[in-house]
Amino acid sequence: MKRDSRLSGVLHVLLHMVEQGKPMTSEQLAKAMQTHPVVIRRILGGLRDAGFVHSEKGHGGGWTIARDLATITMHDVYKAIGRPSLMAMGNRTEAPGCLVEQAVNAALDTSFKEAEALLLARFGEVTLATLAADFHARMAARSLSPTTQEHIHG
Amino acid sequence: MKRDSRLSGVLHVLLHMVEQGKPMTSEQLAKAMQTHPVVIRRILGGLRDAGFVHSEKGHGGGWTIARDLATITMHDVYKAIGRPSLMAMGNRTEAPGCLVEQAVNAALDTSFKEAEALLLARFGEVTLATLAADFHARMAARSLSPTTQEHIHG
DNA sequence: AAATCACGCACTATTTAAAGTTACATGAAA
DNA sequence: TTTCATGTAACTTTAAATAGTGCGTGATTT
Repeated sequence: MKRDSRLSGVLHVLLHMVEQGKPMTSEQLAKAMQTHPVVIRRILGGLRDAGFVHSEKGHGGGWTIARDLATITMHDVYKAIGRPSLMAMGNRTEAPGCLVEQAVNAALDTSFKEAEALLLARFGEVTLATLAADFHARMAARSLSPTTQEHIHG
Repeated sequence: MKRDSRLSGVLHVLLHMVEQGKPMTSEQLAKAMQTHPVVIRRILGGLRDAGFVHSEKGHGGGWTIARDLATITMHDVYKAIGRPSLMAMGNRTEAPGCLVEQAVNAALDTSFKEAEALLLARFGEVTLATLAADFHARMAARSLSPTTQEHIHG
């Protein structure tokens, strides 16, 4: 399959929304992300259900952040998009009748579970506020005011 | 993409080779793994280059383990099959000009790298001997002698 | 020497899940 | 009532892994 970039994508979209300060349409976000508006709606749909963003139809509508950035962690976002699998590897067969495979699966699963736990713990330590702060630091390092629009793609 | 099961597969094949004690052909191994002989040759090719297994052509040929099981870790096997990517997720764009994306990528990469390091460290702690011992323990728990062929699939 | 066995490799097909796209319904604002 | 924007379902495309085909090469057996 393709490499899953939904988490990366949704975080990116959220930060662009934050920087904008006012509602952004799927089309605007899609342009910034160089993708399709429907992809944006799909990916933000989960966040809306989780209460992290709000969407409004019609004129002047679009997407806005619905909560304080400091209260949303990368782990929250990960859960909101449906907890996609983290590990690229899996077992050849689940529920194997073969004892050899059971032994192999057990060893691999133990390692994978530990790595996943660590990953999710790290995700839980980073909030959208953290990411926004990092972005602003990068802006400053580039000697541009955070109010300019130079961070928008294209 | 499909879920990568090469590591799981090759470990499985190796343990079956160990249990057999004499050379096994790609066809025999493929039958046990319910896959195609060419897949077996492909996956074992990397291990041969790394010196972990030996292959012989012609009558009585096939695959054998070339080293003491205790000297081969899951990490070694992982390296031998070409260090396939461990994380199912990636960044939407590598080398992003967008500072927002840079901030997001940096945060994700840090977490991914830590998780990968942990995973590889765990892989390095498990040898083929460990796995074989676990298999024999499972055999005993099932009250079968390890010399029977009941662990072979089908 | 000939037949057979088994790996080696290049090439093609299939599969799986994400990403992209199209089409249309719904609902809000001008 | 027209226009804008989301909501959703269905379909197409794409990336990466596995599966499969065909033929060449070398070793063993007879």
